[in-house]
Amino acid sequence: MSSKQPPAETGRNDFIRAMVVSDLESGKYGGRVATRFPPEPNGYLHIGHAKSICLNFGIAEEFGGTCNLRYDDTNPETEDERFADAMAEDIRWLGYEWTQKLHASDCFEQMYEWAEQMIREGKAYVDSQTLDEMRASRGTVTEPGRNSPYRDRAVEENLDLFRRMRAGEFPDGAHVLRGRADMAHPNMLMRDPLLYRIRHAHHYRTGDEWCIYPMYDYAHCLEDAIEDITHSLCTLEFRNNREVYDWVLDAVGIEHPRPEQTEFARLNLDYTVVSKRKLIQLVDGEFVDGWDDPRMPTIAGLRRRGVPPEAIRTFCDMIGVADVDGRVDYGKLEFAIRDTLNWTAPRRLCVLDPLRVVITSYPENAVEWIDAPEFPHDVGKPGSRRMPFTRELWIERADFMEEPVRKFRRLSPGVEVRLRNAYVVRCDEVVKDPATGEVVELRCTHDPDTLGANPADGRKIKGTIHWVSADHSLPCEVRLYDRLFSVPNPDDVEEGASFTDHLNPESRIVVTGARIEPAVADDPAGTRYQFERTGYFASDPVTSEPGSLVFNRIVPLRDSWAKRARVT
RNA sequence: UGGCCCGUGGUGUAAUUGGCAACACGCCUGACUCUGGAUCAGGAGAGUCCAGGUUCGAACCCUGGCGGGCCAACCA
Repeated sequence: MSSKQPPAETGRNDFIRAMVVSDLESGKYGGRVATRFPPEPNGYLHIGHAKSICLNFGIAEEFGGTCNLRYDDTNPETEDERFADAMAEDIRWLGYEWTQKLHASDCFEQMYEWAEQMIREGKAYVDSQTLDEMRASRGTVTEPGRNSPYRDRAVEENLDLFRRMRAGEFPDGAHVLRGRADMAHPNMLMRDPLLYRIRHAHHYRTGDEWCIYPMYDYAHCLEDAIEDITHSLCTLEFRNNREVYDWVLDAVGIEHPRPEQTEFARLNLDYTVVSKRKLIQLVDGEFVDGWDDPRMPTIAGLRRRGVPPEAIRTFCDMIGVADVDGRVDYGKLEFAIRDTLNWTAPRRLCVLDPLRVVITSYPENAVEWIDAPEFPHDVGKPGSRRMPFTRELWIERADFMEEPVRKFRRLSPGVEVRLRNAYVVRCDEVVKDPATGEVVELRCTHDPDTLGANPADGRKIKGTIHWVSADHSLPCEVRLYDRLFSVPNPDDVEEGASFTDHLNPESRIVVTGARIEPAVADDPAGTRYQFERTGYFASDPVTSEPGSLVFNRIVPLRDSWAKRARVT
């Protein structure tokens, strides 16, 4: 792809879209396509959710359908408005807009009425067993369960009890409402599924209006039905729930055509975790600096790191959708990021580990403002910034070797290199600290005819290095981020170990003495750049300020030199 | 051990539904280059988990194995 346009309409043809197409052709839903993204507002959205968002909103876009944002807020104990708001922000940032924003809690009354209807029709009953009794009578995967002693309560008694549950007459755990399905069903989830539990807890939206709350298996399908969803997409681990989904719909009398559940594989990404539980542990255990730590796989973390939303959507397109579990190369995300940034991020020069260079042939107080293009020729986008060239410069310490290794194309004694966007210089003298022997300064001469031109005598310059003016460059802090974990699958831990044992100790390296060219001073925080030869960076939206600049590394550049060095 | 689901290059997905296994990432060569980036050209890498069967023909259908995932929260 890259220079070409993304595959757009030719690309996406997964089994779900194929199903949508076939439903459209058969007229099953009268030409309607309605999806929804149904997060529980109990944490932050992550890259795995992004896959689901791209799928649901993407399908709606492609087929002229609708996609709702629906909060599955049926568990008051874990949910919070701040999570809900952050989720909405993340979805918008990804570039999607919902048709309607809805809440399961808006439907509590309707769900309650359906529950009473089920009771009246003998399809649900109030069970008064304790949690342990219920667990014991549910059986196991190989043995059938036993009917609850309360299973045959009279309708009137069930109704009375259920109403009193709602009225708050009972403490948590005293009773539950159960569907009368089949305690011997081979699918454990069908053994009289719990429909309602008592929970005297404050709900962030309904307050104390309710003290009974519907369970996922009861609420989710009904929410879908109320919203007139056509394709209810969820991840593979809900496969067994589908039977309950259909059972509940039947029980309350939802007629066809009605929402149908289809499962797809959740995203597993190398070198990170995407389970909410583990993400919470990382935050609470202060292994990271919060939900938006740039190392987190959360949308907020990726955003803070500087990853553009288009890159995440490109990534989701690349990985596709299937019903097979797997895990995706971290490199694929990096590719998607580089591929969008290469065409959008203006170039700057930044020296991470400065080594002083004095151009002895250049006048003492002269300043030359060089016009340097924002993008290289092959990107072909207009624009330029001005770079001050002076007698004293900083270059990258790693770009000099007193005794160069084979194929080293940078600076060494007697060798010429191109200073990016400026002159060709030659290293004449190496100044060392007499005490330590450390190289402290390079004394070079420049070829004054090589600004914007190759040497007139035709000699070839084999390397180009980056630099900044010693006087005009700005000090800055640069945070080099790497993968959060040092193993591809942190979920795979041996007995007694924790996934946090595999945290990469070098996932963040803070460089404090870096110097950057002045043409970033007035940019708003969050601006993305390519620091040439180094990587893609963005100023940190939280901590970077005009006087004290902070840059986050989004992703390094591909580096075939480093790769060669590693191999040989 | 019961039920449900899934096995295609290193990775992620395709294969017009029974017709020469394709695309992307990654990897390797080379060209080009004022980024060891980008771009361009080329290459290696699976015979589709295994064994049978049906068929002129099977990744696709059937049977049996093997391997993996999910399910016994008053979570979602």
